[in-house]
Amino acid sequence: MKKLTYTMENYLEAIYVLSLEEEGARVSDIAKKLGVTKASTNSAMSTLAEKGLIINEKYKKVILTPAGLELAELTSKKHETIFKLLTEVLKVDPIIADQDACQIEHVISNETIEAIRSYLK
Amino acid sequence: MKKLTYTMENYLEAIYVLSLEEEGARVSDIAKKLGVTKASTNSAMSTLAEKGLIINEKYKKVILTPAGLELAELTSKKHETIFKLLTEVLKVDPIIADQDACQIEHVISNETIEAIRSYLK
DNA sequence: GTTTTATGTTAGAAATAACTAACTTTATTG
DNA sequence: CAATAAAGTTAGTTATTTCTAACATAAAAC
Repeated sequence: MKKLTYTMENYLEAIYVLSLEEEGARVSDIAKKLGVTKASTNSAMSTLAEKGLIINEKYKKVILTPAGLELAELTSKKHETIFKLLTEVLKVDPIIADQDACQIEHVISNETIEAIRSYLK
Repeated sequence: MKKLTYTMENYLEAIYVLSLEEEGARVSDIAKKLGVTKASTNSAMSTLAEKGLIINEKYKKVILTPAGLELAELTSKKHETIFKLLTEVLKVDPIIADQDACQIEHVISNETIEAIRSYLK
């Protein structure tokens, strides 16, 4: 599977986080979380559905497929790894660290993520 | 001045690095450094020139303006800081570290950059 | 149960950034 | 200095991502 764009990874992660509280995620909530319009979100949902990462039935909640869940979890774990490095090693303020992790997780290589994990052990 | 896009920040940084060796940077070298075509680079040069960050005379080398130099130096220093953390502390392969630094430098907060600098001392 | 509000969808437009291909100018070299 | 190679430019296309505005459907409130 071709690598997701930064944008699509963000949408997927938003769906994942929103789905932790209840089954599926609403277009409005995803849009609000990411600070974009519902129209943009809808367009993104089509893209993610085409890639088989979500199930997107009209007027229904967006649901992650197993493949989508797996990818979203990977991103989420990256986030945690980066967050730990920033807070525990570099002593960055947790609020700032969380914001930074949210950006860095989309651009960092697997090699570097693995290096951080080794270092943290 | 409106914040530069990641892409433009990258072009500016490439010009800066190439200008360290000789006066100005060539379109071909910028293109090669960033892995894009000369056409794409040319288009980007127009954008940077419009913003007053470079001087871009036809068929001549690209030169940073004082404003462009200042911005590029800021980005470059961030890059160096991140690169050091990745290679010296986390033992990431230098080639990977450089690629990652090139992405992270555009999204990382000043707070975290300062935290890394403190840590490296 | 109709009306109102919230939510979801679609179409069309704009901005960004990349590409290929054709062409022009400058530099190199024989 | 003419021929060739390298570098730079331009035009046109494609993909991504966003937006606004208009419209459709679902949920809520009265």
